[in-house]
Amino acid sequence: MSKQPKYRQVADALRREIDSGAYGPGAKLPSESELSARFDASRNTVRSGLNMLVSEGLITSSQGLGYEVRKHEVFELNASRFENLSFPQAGDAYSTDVTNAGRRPHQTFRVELTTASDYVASRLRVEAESRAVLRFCHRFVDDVPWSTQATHYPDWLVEKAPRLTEPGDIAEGTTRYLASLDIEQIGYADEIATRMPTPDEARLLEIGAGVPVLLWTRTGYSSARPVRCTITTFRGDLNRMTYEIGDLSARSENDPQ
Amino acid sequence: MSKQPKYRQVADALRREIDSGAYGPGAKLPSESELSARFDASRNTVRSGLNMLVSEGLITSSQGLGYEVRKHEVFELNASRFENLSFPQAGDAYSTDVTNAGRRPHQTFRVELTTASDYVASRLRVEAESRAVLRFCHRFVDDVPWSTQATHYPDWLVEKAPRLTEPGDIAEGTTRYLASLDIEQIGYADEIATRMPTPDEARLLEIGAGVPVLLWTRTGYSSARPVRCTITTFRGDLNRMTYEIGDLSARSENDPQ
DNA sequence: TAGTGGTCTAGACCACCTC
DNA sequence: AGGTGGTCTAGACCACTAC
Repeated sequence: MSKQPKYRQVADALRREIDSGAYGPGAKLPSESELSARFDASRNTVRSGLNMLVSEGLITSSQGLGYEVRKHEVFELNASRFENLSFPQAGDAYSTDVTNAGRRPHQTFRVELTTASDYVASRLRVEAESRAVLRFCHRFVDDVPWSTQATHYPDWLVEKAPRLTEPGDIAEGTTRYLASLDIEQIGYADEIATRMPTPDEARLLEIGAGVPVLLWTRTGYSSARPVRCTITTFRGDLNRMTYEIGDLSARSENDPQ
Repeated sequence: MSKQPKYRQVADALRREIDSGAYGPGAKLPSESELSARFDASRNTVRSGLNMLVSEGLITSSQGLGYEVRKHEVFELNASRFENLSFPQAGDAYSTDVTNAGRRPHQTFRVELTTASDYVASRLRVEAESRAVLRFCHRFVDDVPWSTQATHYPDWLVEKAPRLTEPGDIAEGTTRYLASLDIEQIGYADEIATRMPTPDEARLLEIGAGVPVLLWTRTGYSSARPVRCTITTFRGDLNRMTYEIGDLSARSENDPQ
């Protein structure tokens, strides 16, 4: 057991006290100067320790107010059922889910004509830099930024489905609109990754330090080829995803979830 | 556009240079004293800026060496096929996947008799604190810590399948062993979340600052009830998960993935 | 106005790596 | 030995929030 630096001792002590419940969710921590006296350390050293906990996502700080233990509450997205045509959902699948959870959804919407990045192009199986329509959605729950969703449609599809370039929302949902044109999505390839947010993402999602993002890429396939690529960026502290595989009839009887 | 603090200017400038490719993956950054001169800032201020980039997972630092741009390489786990009995895999599904990727897998293994946490108990649908067998696996790829996997089996199952308490590996795989006893897993409920690692996780996975973990919980169901709950903790910078839903025959023709 | 955290400095000493 | 980052201090001033 080697001797820990003082700022780590501060972080470890406070982390223990938070884990043990001495400071519950939402509780206010002692001020920097109080901690400075308690640990016989300079204010800067105490700040280093507090900074560790901020980076771990355990506490937040705000100027003039102090440090607080972070509250957690998560929203669960069932990716197996989401956008699935055999589970009937009127209109936007996301709003339905949120409303069902007793929360108030809200979103801003934007349509752009762009070129496909390497990442998107390889998934849509089109050439990089080729033209694409981007439908971008910024989603809130009870006015808290929740996720951003960027769906890319290849050029060839837009010719068949001109309403994709309409600036407003498509009432029945884009998936249903495309299905009505005989472009049915019968398969999804999902990819899930995580990392720390870029400064842009941190701004859009109002993410504080110490909160990672959850990245979900869904490529929708028709019987012939990929028709869209949706990249959703979730706040990692507020969201969880679920998938169902195979026969789960044993679960539906009385499910504690 | 409000004036940014100096340490942010340092971070932003360096981030731009890294994004633009001026410092590629693995490249060494200028030393703190050089940056201090370049930005006309004290060493501590430069350190604050560099610290931001470390927390974002963009660079690493090591004593006596300097700062380096982080290299990324990811291993992809196909969760739809993983452990799926209809895709025949001899023995351990994980080792097979890694070996197929041309990498060298290695793992340490441990069996414990424990009690089920609230989280596990609610998924196995047993009482909290009831007895359970934990089979714990610490996985490496080319000697780099990659993930930990903790599988919990309920008490009632262990009575039917005594080999679950054997300290060593089960050659044919536990899923196949259970299937041979007519305890077949016909459904999986997967949950995926992300957060910053606890200090314990950071130690086991040798995670540096700025790298989140990807948490994957799989509960396996027989036709009657849940039989196991597996919690996998991945290093977020090295792993990605994928799922396949529905008909993806259009993808298999010539897949760029 | 008083107390909180946010920024910044200058300097000290230590631990680690390379030569 | 010399350069690198790691830790720590004491003190200054600013910006925000509460009362």
